[in-house]
Amino acid sequence: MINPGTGVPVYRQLADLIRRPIETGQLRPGQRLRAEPDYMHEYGISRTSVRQAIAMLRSEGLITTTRRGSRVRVEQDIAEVVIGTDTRVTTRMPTAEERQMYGIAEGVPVFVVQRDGQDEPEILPGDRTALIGD
Amino acid sequence: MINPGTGVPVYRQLADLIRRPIETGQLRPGQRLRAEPDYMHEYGISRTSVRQAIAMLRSEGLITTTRRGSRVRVEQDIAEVVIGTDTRVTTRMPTAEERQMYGIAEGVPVFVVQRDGQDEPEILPGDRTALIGD
DNA sequence: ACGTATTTGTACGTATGTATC
DNA sequence: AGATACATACGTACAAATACG
Repeated sequence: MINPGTGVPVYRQLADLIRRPIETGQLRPGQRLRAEPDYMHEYGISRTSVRQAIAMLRSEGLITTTRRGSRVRVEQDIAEVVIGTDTRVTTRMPTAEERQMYGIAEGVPVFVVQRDGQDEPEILPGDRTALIGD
Repeated sequence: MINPGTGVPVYRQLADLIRRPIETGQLRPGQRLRAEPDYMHEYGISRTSVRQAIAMLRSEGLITTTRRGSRVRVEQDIAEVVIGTDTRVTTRMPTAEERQMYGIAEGVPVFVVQRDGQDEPEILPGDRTALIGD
């Protein structure tokens, strides 16, 4: 299943193996991935490589990880926000503090909404927001 | 400078130490961070911790890393895109293929622009795009 | 043109801590 | 209490890209 000599790093091969059932819907949102030792033993690879693969998927926003394991990220309810001509929106990754403050998972960006005449931009979680023009 | 027993992980303490001169402007966009061994020796910590700190800053979009070292991410020219009522915009992290295709750095999200009546959404790099309402 | 030094990337191993069930 | 699972952190070794003399 995983071949060390192919030029493709082991951790990437594993990431692709985990990605497949998620993208085909065999592993649905909310469902758990296998535990790190499972992947280690099944493919005969080190924990480092397993964790690197999982970290990659996490920073892509595909999964979330807690002390109880990793799960496919669940879709959130989306609030639609109307954007007028007086408004400029950019996107970026949140700081760790913003993640904490707004309850944002790793791998989820934020909208930065700057309205004319307001000093402070509004920060909107990227997994719970959609923008619509005015 | 770095204290192992404080409850704050070593790699986070280092990330904060690197973040400071960037946020205060002492280390400007395009300028190089020190090499991994420099941080190891200066703070007496392992390469694992140094790399974890740098990976964290990279996935926040604060720095970029090549084989020649890490640098503070440089601002790109920003194209403004007008969003009408017929358009819905979300944001997410790009896949590895999209990063490749559009030349997007790690830690940089994309806008997903879905216009009414069009099947395929448009993908716009988050570091080169701003949205304006109509 | 070539080798050398520098720097990051990949991958292994081990140990201990901590949250959760 | 005990088992499970992830988090942190140390170490080592070799590979690969890049820059430089």
